[in-house]
Amino acid sequence: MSRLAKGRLPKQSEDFPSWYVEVVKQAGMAEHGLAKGTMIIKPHGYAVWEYIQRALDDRFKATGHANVYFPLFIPEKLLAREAEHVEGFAPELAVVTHGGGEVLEEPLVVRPTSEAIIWTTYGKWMQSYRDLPLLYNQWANVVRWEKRTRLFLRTTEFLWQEGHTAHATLDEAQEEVLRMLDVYREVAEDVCAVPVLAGRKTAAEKFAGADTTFTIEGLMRDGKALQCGTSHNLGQNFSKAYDVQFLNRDGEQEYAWGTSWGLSTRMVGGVIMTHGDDKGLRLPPAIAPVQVVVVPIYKSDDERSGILEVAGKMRDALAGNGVRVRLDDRDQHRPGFKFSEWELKGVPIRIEIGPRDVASDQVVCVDRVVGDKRQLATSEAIASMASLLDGVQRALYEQATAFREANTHEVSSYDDFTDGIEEQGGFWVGGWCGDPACEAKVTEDTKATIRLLPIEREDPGEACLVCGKPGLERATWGKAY
RNA sequence: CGGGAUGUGGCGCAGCUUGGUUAGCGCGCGGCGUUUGGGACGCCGAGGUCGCCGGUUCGAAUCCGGCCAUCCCGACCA
Repeated sequence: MSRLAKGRLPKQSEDFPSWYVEVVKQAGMAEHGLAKGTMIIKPHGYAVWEYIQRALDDRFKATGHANVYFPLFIPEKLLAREAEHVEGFAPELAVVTHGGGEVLEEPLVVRPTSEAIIWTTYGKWMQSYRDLPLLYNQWANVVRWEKRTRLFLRTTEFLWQEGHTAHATLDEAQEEVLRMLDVYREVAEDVCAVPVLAGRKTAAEKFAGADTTFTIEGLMRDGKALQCGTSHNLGQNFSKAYDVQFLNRDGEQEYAWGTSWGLSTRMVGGVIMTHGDDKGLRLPPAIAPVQVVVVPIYKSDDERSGILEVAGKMRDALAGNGVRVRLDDRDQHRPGFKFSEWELKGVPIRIEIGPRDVASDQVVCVDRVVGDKRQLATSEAIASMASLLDGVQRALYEQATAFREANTHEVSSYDDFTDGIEEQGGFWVGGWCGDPACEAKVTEDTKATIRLLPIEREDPGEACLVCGKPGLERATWGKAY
């Protein structure tokens, strides 16, 4: 809000970071907490998260998972058992050393993720292959002491779900990993209208403790990539670290095969940066807390009561059809103010009802995505609202997809690549020899990273973009949040 | 961790260089009235230990010292 005219946002194209922060605040999504890097999620932001939660949770249940809850605190020693895991997370742990006014004998770590506590417990829950698979998820908060934080995108404490499963075979585990990756893809694309690429992380980018990490990656409107969700094949790393064995069909003790997968409140940031424009948020109807706002327009008190009555009927009719509708009957604001405010908050469709409309039994209907104003008969507005909302949902997805396609480039020359990614951002696809040194060189030269590789390795059919040796993988590079 | 800022009613800021009596302004908030088809206006009103601690001084938002906290950029980041 500082240095800005009243109620104005910075232009997205001129200062994306400022635009983002101001949209988050002005739209009432979130604000900074008192401790560094923490976030207060406000009603509008939390409601969006709740719709994402519900979409995920329904799919988790439909794929055979149940919810559980594990404790926030983890004995420090427990975390240390998986070497790569502890090394990966050690720098960003919050550790509790005091409790009840006394120094704790053993410090407690505030979970940065729950593999340690869950795998310790899973050992008690399985005896034989008949107990498997264990298919559990938890909705929780986790804490990672990041140096650099941003509302929704990287906060010290964040909300997420973490699925943790144990299987009798590697094949089953791998199937699970890809099944949940696809759930993420579906929720991102069909619910959040955020087109994503699904793929596999390089060794350098994978989760600390996983054999393989899979990811969905979106492309934000500033040309930077956002990792929206990850699904990990843990192999037997955690079962070995926490000694989790079961008796297999052949009567032998075997370490269980694990997966974990998570999607966080970061996704809300992804929605904001994928769809938002200079006027503010544009929320996909599937996750919009308010899908339709009805704004009454009147000049006198006499008009007011009549208009509000008609507007109230419109609200009731839409609500009766299952539409999330709000009648903005605040008398202290004029229509123009309300228009701007609801646009800022990203409401997909606005209905205006004034004296002229009442006289002719129609309403003005304005679409947040295309922005066109049209007059509809009252009955038609009610009857067609579901399809109008579908249209907005589809239009957002199509616009975002078109943006990503326009900003995805096949490249074979290293100079074209480094110049291009510097100037335009976006996804750059080319060959990679598989050598971590080449991967690191790109990051050093451009700050870009390999966002993903195909789920199954593909022959790129061309040389490594960096060193010119035969390509082993088809890599997608990008600068990321 | 490096660099740059900031801390003054709910929010955004000014005042500090050059110390001085009731610490201002805009927005917002409450009341009344006029307004209402793209961010209305008038009048009245409420609201502040000037981040914290100490020092200098007759007197500190202002000068000095220390501390704390947050934000931004970067490095780091499953």
